[in-house]
Amino acid sequence: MSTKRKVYYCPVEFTLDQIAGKWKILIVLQLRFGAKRYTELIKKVRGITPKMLSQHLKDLEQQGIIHRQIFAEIPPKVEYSLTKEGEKLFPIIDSLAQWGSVNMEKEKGSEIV
Amino acid sequence: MSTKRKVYYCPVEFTLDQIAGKWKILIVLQLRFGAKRYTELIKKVRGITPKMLSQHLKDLEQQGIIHRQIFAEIPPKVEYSLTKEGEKLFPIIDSLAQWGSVNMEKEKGSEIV
DNA sequence: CCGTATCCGAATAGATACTG
DNA sequence: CAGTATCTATTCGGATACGG
Repeated sequence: MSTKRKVYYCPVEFTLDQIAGKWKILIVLQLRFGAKRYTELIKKVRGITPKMLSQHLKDLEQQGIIHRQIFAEIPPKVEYSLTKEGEKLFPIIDSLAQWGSVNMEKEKGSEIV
Repeated sequence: MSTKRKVYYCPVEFTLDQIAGKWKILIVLQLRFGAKRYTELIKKVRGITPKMLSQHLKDLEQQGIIHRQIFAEIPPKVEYSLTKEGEKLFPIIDSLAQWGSVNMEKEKGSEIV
């Protein structure tokens, strides 16, 4: 659970704890372009396994970052979307993307396996 | 080692891989306010152990984010500072801090252990 | 003072198979 | 379709001791 209470000495530390790991931000990134279903996310968030996706979707929902909507249909349909809270992560994503674009360039020339 | 090569499908993923974990950003955060010595960092980066600090300082140096300067003195003196590359992480840190300040407030009222 | 080495347990991540 | 269950692999992290 990500509901452990602890003392945070600074806001940066707090945020890191909230969004740590390689998946949460990538999930939010995908949802930025509109609500998505579980299976869509599995495809779009490359490399994620069902287990990791479930786990992080649950966490993110509890944190109030995403919203989970169930449609009572056959076949079942569940859509995930960002809350207002979640949208506030955009600046973080943008800064990560910005830095990444610049520094990925630098790695051109090194081999990619 | 953090030198494994892999394919990155997007800049955000690349960045996350570079700065993942709870320590790297916190170390950079401290160095933002000026060069610091090993022992100072141990004190300022609350909770970090010698092992983790060494490990991440080494990583960060290899990534070109920090600079390690050795002074030939007795007693030995080593100072760590940010490179130009490292300073480019400021926008990320700022956005993390911004989000954190806002959301830490919301947790007032919940108990802190 | 500035680290490194080793050991070990805990936590995380991942592959894969299976279910309502 | 939307997940869980299970099992294993990998990494993280802390304690402690030691070296230049």
